[in-house]
Order: sequence, then structure tokens, then C-alpha cells
Amino acid sequence: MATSSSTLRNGLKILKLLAQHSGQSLTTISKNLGLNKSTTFRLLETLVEEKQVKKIDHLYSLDHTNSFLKKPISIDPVSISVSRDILKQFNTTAYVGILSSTNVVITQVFPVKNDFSEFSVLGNITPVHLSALGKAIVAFLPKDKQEIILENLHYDIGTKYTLSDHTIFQKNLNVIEEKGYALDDEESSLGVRCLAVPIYRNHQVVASLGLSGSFESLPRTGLVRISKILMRSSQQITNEFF
Amino acid sequence: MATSSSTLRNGLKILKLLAQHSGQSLTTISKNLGLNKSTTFRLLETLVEEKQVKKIDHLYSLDHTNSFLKKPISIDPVSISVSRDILKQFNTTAYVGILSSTNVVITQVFPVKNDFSEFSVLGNITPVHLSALGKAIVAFLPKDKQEIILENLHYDIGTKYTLSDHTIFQKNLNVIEEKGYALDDEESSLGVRCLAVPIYRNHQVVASLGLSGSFESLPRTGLVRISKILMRSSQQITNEFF
DNA sequence: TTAAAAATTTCATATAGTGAAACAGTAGTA
DNA sequence: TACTACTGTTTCACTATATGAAATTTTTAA
Repeated sequence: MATSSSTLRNGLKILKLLAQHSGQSLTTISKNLGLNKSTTFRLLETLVEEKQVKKIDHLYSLDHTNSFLKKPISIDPVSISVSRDILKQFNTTAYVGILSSTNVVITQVFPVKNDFSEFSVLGNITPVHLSALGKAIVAFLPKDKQEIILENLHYDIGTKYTLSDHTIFQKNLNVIEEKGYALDDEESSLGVRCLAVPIYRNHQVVASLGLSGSFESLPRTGLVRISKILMRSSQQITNEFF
Repeated sequence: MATSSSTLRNGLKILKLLAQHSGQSLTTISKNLGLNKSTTFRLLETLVEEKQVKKIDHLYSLDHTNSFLKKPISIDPVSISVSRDILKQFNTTAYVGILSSTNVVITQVFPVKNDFSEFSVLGNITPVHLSALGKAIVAFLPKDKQEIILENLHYDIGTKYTLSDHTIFQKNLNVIEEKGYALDDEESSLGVRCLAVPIYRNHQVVASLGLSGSFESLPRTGLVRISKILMRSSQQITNEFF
């Protein structure tokens, strides 16, 4: 007896196919996946019932309005622009993240290369302690708000969170507050470094602006200088909009 | 014999639950859904294998990096800022859309209200002919590029697309080109109107900037004036970045 | 209007999915 | 360290659900 479920897997295959190529007919989907037509029809009916797929004139498409991953976000909006000079100077991609509960959500992406696959991270949700963007927000929050977030991290993360992790993260936040920027080498196995600074509005941090690049483009020796440039950029933003 | 698939439905239930509350254990998920533990375990294993769910220290979360709905986008990036004055003036939300194949993707949202649920549309994908943002791009493309998109609309939409629709849409595009802006009252049953203008880069349209508001905030009598204000804003953007 | 193609439903059956229970792993406490 | 309680994972017997072939209905195109 197989460990896992082929029926569920087939259903997910259909979703994946429709994500790549929407507006397909039953016969086309059945052929593309090598599934029997009756089976395919029934799986599609289920997906339509569950509102993951819509069916118009016998053509099936993903129902984007009901994606599981579209989670209402309930904090203040922020919008910024990033000069291309900064991106070119550091050969990095820039991101804006905002806080949502105990996670950070990427709301804007500014790729340096003409490689638009970077936009696929738009809307991504990450626990604050796993991302420089998140840390750069939390570290500059008032202490009482920080505490609330640290408490709630028990429930919202995919990582078991112990008291010692709590203490380590708290110390990490203090360091970030002192330095003025957050650094994340967690993805260091991939040679990627992230540097992020807070964005303020009405004297409160509401978002963060981060750069993601290679160790070469964001060298340890240049982090203070880079963070100052970013701070000037984010200060400009605050002046302009808030 | 049931029309639809209870196994697939149970799998989707799990995804939905994890979307609402991530980082749950097997026992909790099983209890919350009233599913047998073994069954739940196997469904979760399948979801993990298919990379829709990640499992860290026996806690399950949605794997946001592998959402079906995150579709690599392969055209040039664009970034803009929108002055809050424009939003306040019209009491509307602003969007930036970019072209991806025959769809338009929303890459930036600037809500006027402190109601961040608007950000849930970030990343939304809509066929070009169903959205002012899409029309405002296609209408200003070179004719040969337009033709390619019109041809491919056969395959990518959830709506049956006939020759007469082709002709109507082509005429619609000509009108938009003449006027300089695209209007969309398709959602008029909900009292929502969308007005969009193109964003250029190197003398080519690469994106669009649109406003979405009520009939009161975007009155028919004011559309020309508003579109001119938007055009100035998008021209400023072009001057600044391109 | 007709024929072909696609969509939907039916039916027999076997296999995939289910759930109870056994087993293994983990954490906390005395 | 040993024990207990709880959780996670695997096994096994059984049947209900999923499958696929085929019949029927609907849709499409000429």
C-alpha cells in the first residue's frame, strides 16, 4: 500500500497544468496528463465545487479569486520607488516588505536584471525571524509591539520555537537596532546575502527595504556604507509620502 | 456513485486549513478536520511530496514558494510610485499591471484607504480583454505585437472567443488608442469603474497604471481630465526611470 | 441539418483509501 | 534513568471509493 495518495496527486497535477496553461478543455487536460477522461472530469468537478477552478463554456481555468494563498493583509499600506542607480550600483534586487501578524509579506520587487522571474516572490509570506526584511521591521518597533510578535511566533511559524530561540532572537533584534540594519546570511549556503533597513511613517516603522545579492555585491566590508545609502533612500521615501 | 472526489476534497480542506493557520501538527489538523489520523498523515505526505506543504519539526505549513499561482513572468520589469495626492484626490486605489503573454498581472497596488485587503489582488492574473489595465497596454502596442496577442487569446481565456469578439475587441483597442486611455465598466454591476493609461519605456508600452473607484469618484464627465493627470504621472515615471 | 467530436453519465470491478491498532519516537517528570 | 503520556508513523484487513470502458447526451462545425 502506497504511503501517499494518487488521487490527491492527480488533482494537484490538474491545478499545476492549469496554472501553466489556463482555459483548457476536458479532452486536452486528459490528454496532457495521460489520465482517463472520466477520472479527469470528476476531479475537475471537485475542483470546481471547491472553487479552485472555474469552468466557462467547457473550458477550465484556475479561479484566482479563491486561491488559498491570498490572505487578507491588515496593516497600513506603503509605497516607494527605488532608483535604478542603487540597483545598478550594487547589482542587486530590492524588495519592500510589510508586516502582517508575525510574518513579512513582499509587496514590491525591483529586479536589477531584465529577469522577471524575480516577480514570482511578490506576495510571499515569511516568518519575521527568518528574513532580514522581517527583522528590519520588528527590531525598530516599540518594545510592547515587539513582545506581542515574539509571543505569537509560537503559533505561526513552521519551526519549533523554544525559549532559548526567543532569547537569541531578542538579542539579535537589539543588535539590529544598534547597527541600524538587519543582515541575513541564512541563505548563505546559496551564497545569497540580504540587507534590510526600516521604512518609517509618522515616526513608526511600517515596512522595510531590502537588497538581496551575492557576497560579492554585498561584501561584509561595505555593509555599513550600503545601509546608509539605503537609509537615505528610505528617508527620502518617508519625506515624500508621509 | 458520487460525481466528485472525496479524497481530493479532503486534501484541499487541509490546504485551506493551513492557509488560515499555518504551523499545525498532525494531531491538530486531524482533529480540526475530523479526519482519521492515518488518513490525514497520508494526505499531508502527498502534499509535502508535491511541495505544496512543508514539514518542519512535525509542523506543517503551506509552502508559499511553490504556489501554483506563482507563475514566472518573463517581460521587462517596471517600477513606479504614485503620489498620495492622486489617490486622495480621486478617492481611488491605483494599480500597476504588466503584460504576461495574453494576461495582465498586477504588480503594484496603492490603496487609498488604510484597508490592506486590497493587497490581496497583488499577483492577480487576468486576460487582457477583461481588464482596463490589460487593454491600456495592448492598445498601444505595435500592430504586429497586437495581432500576436489577439491570435493567442483563443487559447488562454476562460471565455469562448469568436471572430466577432475579435473584431469588437480590435475596434475597442482602436478607440482606446485614439482617446489615450482604457475604460472598463465591466464590473458595472458592482458600481466599480476602472480607468487605465499606458506606461512607456524606450518609446514602447511596458505596463499600465490604472485607477479603480466608484462611479462617483470616477465620473464619466471627468475621465478625460483624470486620464491626463494619470498620463502626466506616468510620463514622470518614464522620465525618471527610463 | 447532419456527422463528428466533446462532455457527461452509467456500470462493473478492483484497487486505492480508510481506520483501527500496533509500533516507534519524543518529551516531561519523578 | 525509568516510566508515562502523547504524538508520529506503519501495518493490516476490508470495503468504499476511484477507475476506466462504454453508453448516452450535448455541442460544434460544416
